[in-house]
Amino acid sequence: MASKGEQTRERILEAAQSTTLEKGFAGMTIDDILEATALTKGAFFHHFKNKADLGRAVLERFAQNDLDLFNDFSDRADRLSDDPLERVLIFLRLFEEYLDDLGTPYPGCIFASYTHEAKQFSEDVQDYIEQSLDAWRGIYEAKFETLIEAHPPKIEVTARELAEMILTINEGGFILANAKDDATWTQRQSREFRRYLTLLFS
Amino acid sequence: MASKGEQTRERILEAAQSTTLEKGFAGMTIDDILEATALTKGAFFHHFKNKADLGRAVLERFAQNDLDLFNDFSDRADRLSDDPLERVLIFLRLFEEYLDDLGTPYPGCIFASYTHEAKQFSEDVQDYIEQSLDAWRGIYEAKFETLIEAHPPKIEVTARELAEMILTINEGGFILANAKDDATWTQRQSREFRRYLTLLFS
DNA sequence: CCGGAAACAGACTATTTAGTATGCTTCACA
DNA sequence: TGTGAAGCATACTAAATAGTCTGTTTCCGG
Repeated sequence: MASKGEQTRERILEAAQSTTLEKGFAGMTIDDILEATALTKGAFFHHFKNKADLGRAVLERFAQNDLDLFNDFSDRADRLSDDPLERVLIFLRLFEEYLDDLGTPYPGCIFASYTHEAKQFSEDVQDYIEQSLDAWRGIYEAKFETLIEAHPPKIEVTARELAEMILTINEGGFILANAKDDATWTQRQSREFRRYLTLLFS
Repeated sequence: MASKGEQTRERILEAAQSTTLEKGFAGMTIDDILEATALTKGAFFHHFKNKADLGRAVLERFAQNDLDLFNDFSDRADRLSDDPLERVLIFLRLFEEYLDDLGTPYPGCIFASYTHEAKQFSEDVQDYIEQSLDAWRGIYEAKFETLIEAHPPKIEVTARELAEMILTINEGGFILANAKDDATWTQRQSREFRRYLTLLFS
């Protein structure tokens, strides 16, 4: 079981993440977090050196959680089918299913949020985001590589291009879902991408 | 010719927009703008009631400029071809061409930026963003409607779905372009979307 | 059960930042 | 050419906000 301190730290991180997604990092004050967690200054600065330290921790936590999630989807998809095309399609559907179950408040992507105020962060934070996005892309790319080998696509297309495309669609989807207050937006776009794949590979 | 005051106001708006895209709205201070424009408090508050007023003005200016740009691309595309498919493809290429010529600092979308700190803004600002996005989508959607009527797609797809898809790809493209510091990202994704259309309608 | 460290509370400080008050300068035009 | 308004400068105020300091409570191993 996590110690008391680790639990509070986690509560702070959770509050910080959701507040960041609503107000941006610069727009989030430490008092916002204290209010959300019913803690005090002393508690906060016991766990984090300063606000930048918190920002970094939120980022790393988000990256790790998301990577775990995607690896899980990937494993499950690979267990559910042997066909490379089906594996990709199931992987995408698992992600859509996950989004369906989330409900409000609709989530967002910390990478995108931080990128929209990139000048607030140090170089290494931006590098970390780049690397995380590369890792994300890598998972997709590997799937598309085996897919392209197994099923020749109708027109010439690389695994990397497809990986970047679904990444783009997901990031864009989160924005539009929030902007239009329409929780189904991202899923719909993911489905549209599946159509494209079906057209390409069948 | 624009009066002196109008020129200053425009300079402030321009500085505010680019600063917002780099640091977010909350992360941008009025002093940032004064430094960028070599103006003073007195000048700023002569033109804008407060910071929220500035935010609103930046938004409206961005929306108007972008709408003008898109309508221009649309008109030019319609003059360059009679075929509905070609018109859409040319329209997309004109946008890609425009992005190519922009150079650094790579631009972004104020709609997306504001959405990432939506809680900072009043209800009507969010409504305005929604409406602007709808207007954007409308331009695309109209093109896809005539396209679908003229060329039956390989699989069933609505004009609205395609319009939402390119919107998503563009928004996502801007984020990834900035996150990965790769100015070609958005164009590459737009090209990928053109492939999809070609596959669908030819 | 005790001693020290981890965990937390709350008052306080320094700085940043939006916004104001007042006055000076430039410009259109009667 | 004078006059009022638009345009702008600068010193100032009040509030917000990150971070500190000191002290108290809780926990946990010896």
